[in-house]
Amino acid sequence: MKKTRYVLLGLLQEENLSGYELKKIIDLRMSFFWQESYGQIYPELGRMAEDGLIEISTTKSQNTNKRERVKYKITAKGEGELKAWMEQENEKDTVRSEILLKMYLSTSKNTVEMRRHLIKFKEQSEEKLKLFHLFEAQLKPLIELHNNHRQILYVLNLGIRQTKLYIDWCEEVLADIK
Amino acid sequence: MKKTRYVLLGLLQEENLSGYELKKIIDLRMSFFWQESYGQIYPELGRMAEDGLIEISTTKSQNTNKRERVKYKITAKGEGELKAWMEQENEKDTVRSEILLKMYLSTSKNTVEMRRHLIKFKEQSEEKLKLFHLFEAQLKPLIELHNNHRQILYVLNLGIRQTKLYIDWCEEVLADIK
DNA sequence: CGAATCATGTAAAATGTTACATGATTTC
DNA sequence: GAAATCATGTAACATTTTACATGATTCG
Repeated sequence: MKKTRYVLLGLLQEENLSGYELKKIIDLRMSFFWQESYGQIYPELGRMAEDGLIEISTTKSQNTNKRERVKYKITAKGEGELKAWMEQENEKDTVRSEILLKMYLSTSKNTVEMRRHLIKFKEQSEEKLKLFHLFEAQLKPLIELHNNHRQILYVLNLGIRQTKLYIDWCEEVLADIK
Repeated sequence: MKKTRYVLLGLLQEENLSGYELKKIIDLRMSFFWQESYGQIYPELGRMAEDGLIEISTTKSQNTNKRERVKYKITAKGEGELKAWMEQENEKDTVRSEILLKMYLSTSKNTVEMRRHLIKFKEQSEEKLKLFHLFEAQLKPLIELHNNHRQILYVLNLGIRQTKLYIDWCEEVLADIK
């Protein structure tokens, strides 16, 4: 079952957001465990509005010269839908990792390419780790102010540990296949 | 880009296999980083045979009373295609983890459901860990005999450590949100 | 014999990505 | 004023899952 609407509802719980802002948040903060594309987000927002789960929040900006962006606001019905999903059983995870696939299918003949892939993967993981630490530093001071920051920090904490594991693993494998 | 054919070619490198056997291996041993369904595998095998990447290996079984299964065998052309893919850059990983999505989007109002999800996820991870250890024990003694077992063990090692990380994380979060 | 599992395959539906179009606003 | 980015959206394409059909073989 498609989950796009729950992702959007979940993010709209805390804050009124536009389609573009929703996409940004998903890309920047959730991409290590979830992805959505514009082709999913915009049409789904339309359907959700039709179904009465969200409505357009008229941005009453003081400076009327600013362009009026379409921000969406969750409705009581939307909150109910989100709650119902939270209670449902989870489906199996979907993962597709090309580096692990290549490693699994490689033989001693592919050592040179695999070393290159591992080095790149390690570098990407190091970049990601930096971003996670930054994000963590932003959220930690606010943990008592928002009633979802604790949960986000749990997930972020897993992301950090997982990314560190990947870095360590890359180093070990690189040392081993030298 | 679709990777189905490389998965199949990679597995056929080591051994002649039928579509059914390929699916089994992917499900049992690779599912923590890759998935394929029958709807992908069978038509793809047909196209690969057309393209000359694989061919049907006539099973010369001694006992002719046994049903003749269609096993595929990789060709030189198939090996070339596989090698070319091994050298290519990797695309970004795709991950969709519903437990992490729910955790990220949950608030203090969802504590009861999240505890339930965490307990279940932890149990599933423990089961998976057992299977990984079993598979590892099967492969380790054969590491020198097959020139791909070393690589499979690297991936399996990551799977084991990652699964342990998930279990630890579940315990910590469960203790924290008590 | 009946149930389970082996085994192959396809069609339809669902899901997801990509590329493009369009135009506003900001920044240098 | 040019380039970058903000912002919204869609159509076409690509991928993936699901459900079903069909029949063989194995095991108790």
